[in-house]
Amino acid sequence: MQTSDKRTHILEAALDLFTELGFHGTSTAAIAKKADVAVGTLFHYFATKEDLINALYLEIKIRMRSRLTAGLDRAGNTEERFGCLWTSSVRWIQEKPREIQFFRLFGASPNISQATREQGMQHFAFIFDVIEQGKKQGMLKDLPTDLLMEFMMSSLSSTQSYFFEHPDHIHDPDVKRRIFEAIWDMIRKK
Amino acid sequence: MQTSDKRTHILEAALDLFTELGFHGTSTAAIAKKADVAVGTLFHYFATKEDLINALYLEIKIRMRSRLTAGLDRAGNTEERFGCLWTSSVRWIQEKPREIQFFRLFGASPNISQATREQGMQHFAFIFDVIEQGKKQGMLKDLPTDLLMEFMMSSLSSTQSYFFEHPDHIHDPDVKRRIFEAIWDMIRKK
Amino acid sequence: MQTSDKRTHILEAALDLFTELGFHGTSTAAIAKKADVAVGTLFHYFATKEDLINALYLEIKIRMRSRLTAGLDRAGNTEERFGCLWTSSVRWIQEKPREIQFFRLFGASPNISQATREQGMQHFAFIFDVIEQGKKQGMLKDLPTDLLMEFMMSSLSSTQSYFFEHPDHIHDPDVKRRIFEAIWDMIRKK
Amino acid sequence: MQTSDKRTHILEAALDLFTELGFHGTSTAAIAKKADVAVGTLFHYFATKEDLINALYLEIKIRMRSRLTAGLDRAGNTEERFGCLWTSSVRWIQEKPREIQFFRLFGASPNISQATREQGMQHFAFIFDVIEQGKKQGMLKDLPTDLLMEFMMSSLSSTQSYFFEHPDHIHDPDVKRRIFEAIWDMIRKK
DNA sequence: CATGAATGAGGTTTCATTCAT
DNA sequence: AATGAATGAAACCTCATTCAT
Repeated sequence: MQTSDKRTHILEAALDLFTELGFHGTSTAAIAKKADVAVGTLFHYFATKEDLINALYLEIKIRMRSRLTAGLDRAGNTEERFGCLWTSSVRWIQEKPREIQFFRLFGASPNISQATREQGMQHFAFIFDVIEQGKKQGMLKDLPTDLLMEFMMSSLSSTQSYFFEHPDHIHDPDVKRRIFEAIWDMIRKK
Repeated sequence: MQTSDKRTHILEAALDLFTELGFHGTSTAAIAKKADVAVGTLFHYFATKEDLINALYLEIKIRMRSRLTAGLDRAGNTEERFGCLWTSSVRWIQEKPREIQFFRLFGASPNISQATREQGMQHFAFIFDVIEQGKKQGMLKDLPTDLLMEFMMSSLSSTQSYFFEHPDHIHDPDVKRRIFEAIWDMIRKK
Repeated sequence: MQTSDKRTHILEAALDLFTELGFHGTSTAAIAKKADVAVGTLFHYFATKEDLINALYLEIKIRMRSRLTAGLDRAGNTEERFGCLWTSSVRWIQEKPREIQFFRLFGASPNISQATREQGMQHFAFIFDVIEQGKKQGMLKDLPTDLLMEFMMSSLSSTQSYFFEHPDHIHDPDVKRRIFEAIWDMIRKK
Repeated sequence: MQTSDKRTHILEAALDLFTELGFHGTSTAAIAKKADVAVGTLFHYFATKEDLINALYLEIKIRMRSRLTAGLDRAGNTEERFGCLWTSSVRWIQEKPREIQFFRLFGASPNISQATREQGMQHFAFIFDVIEQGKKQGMLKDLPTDLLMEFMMSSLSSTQSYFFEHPDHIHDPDVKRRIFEAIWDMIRKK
């Protein structure tokens, strides 16, 4: 096992256990064991258990960002760009359900510091640009940008929750289209 | 202090502390102290800390239900009924922010048992009725009922987040109307 | 249930639970529940849990005494009298195994006070008399009386253990005779 | 203090306290303190308080076995061999009274598991051989082997109890000889 | 006499973190 | 960089006992 592997193994084990058992339900010893690493090693890479979960939070935010931005600049108008974001996030649900569950559990948790939360937010600044542009082009409702942002993010997480509960619907293109249209109806200008 | 008071005091103290510090961040000793009750008394009413949070979850679900259903039958068509629900829940946000925060924190938590979750769901069967009826009357989109439910619930929490950041807007009827319209656009049949 | 019944019910429940789970393994609440009595009632009859087990100890010593002394005065010489004691105690093993187990568990336990132990001893003074008399008549070995007592008591518990493992032998008069002879050989003067 | 020392210190402290105060009368904190070790260390070596007492039980059984077998093969006939066992066990009383007391207290205790008890029994299989040989040589009564085993073991423990209560007699060779003769009379063929 | 809700000290066990190797 | 034995504070929960009814 290479050196930098260990850090990754620890993060991966932590993701598994935190989503399954919660933050305090998971001991650092359990994480170390699952990562096949000594406890001391865990504390070599992360000074604190809190540090570990905060690092994990950012790590997943970054992974999410690179998924969402992939192919985004090839999309033309705002509807297509928002559709691209939405499609990417649905694909994320299929491929990395644990990462979704992680945000469902720790999105509002006091274990994630305010600083981390703000840092995570910065990785999503690009969505503000999409919205501002949409409003300028007259495609989005004339609502405050941060409210539209809220709407977009929360509709993504509704979609995620729904597919999380109904994994069988995830490959039905008709359902997917109708879900997207509903969300789009919420923010588009009529 | 009357006998049944103690149970209520414990639940209230638990609500405060769980929302502030999380489940494991709150000790049973701290709850008992805040409730002005001996630790043993806490365990007299709730066999387990997990039992306590599950009882609390149900308690708040029930409170929420009675708020949401108040005046609901006086509303006419589906738009009015959903408007009534939305207005009630905005009022809930203002009056009982801790209860909202509780669900944000523990809605997906492994500390709430599946059995409790299902029991809690039953108290909201009436919303399913509202949705089903709306779909029959052709006022709501032809989407799965629980997806519409997700949309409604998550749009509520977006609303909360927004009003939390902009408390000055909470009494502006124009903003409120436009927000409601956007949400309504998401679920109404065009 | 009559008043004095409750005391008896409590003692009986305590006997069951103490022998099964040990002194500290048994809670006063559990005893009260098994006795079908309120906790307060238990403490009405026995000021303390220690008081309860001490009372139980004496109670069983007394029951044991009346079993052992039954028919004892009709026996002639020391061998017959010791035989009578041995037969009675084999019958005791069959009929009240929990009482035997109680002494196996608490005979040396620090939960029984020295005072109680001495009081219990007094109920068995008659065995000392049997032994003293046997020594005077030259039928028993010239060993310290309390050693002979030890031998007699421990040979009883060996007998018990053996019959517990081989319940089919318990009604075989030949086996019983040979066991008694061996024990008698130990203490008789040659 | 060396690493393996700590385990031993804990066992030794546990032996002292359990025999003095009983199982539940002794807290793990007290054991750790007496062993000059942190509580966590105790639980590092023994997962459970029950594990600890079971380990202690086996440890003492093993120590007892090596005492009893010492010099056993140099003894000639069965009387000498049994005498050797008896003498060793009397010496054990003088040297390790706490270990004797431990078995007096916990020999029948529900805190010792059946599995542990059986494992402990295996260390005493060699006594069966002594008995079988004695029966073949016509020196022992024609009683079931396991009954003779019971008799031998319980007479050893009677002896121990007696000397435990009368430590002053332990150096009187005359008393010792007469006690041994009595026990030998019980099992020898006449 | 009888009840059982209420108490809070104290018990066992867990676990994040350290540090000598 | 990596290890894992050692730590001890603190957590959850139990339970003997009291007392107002």
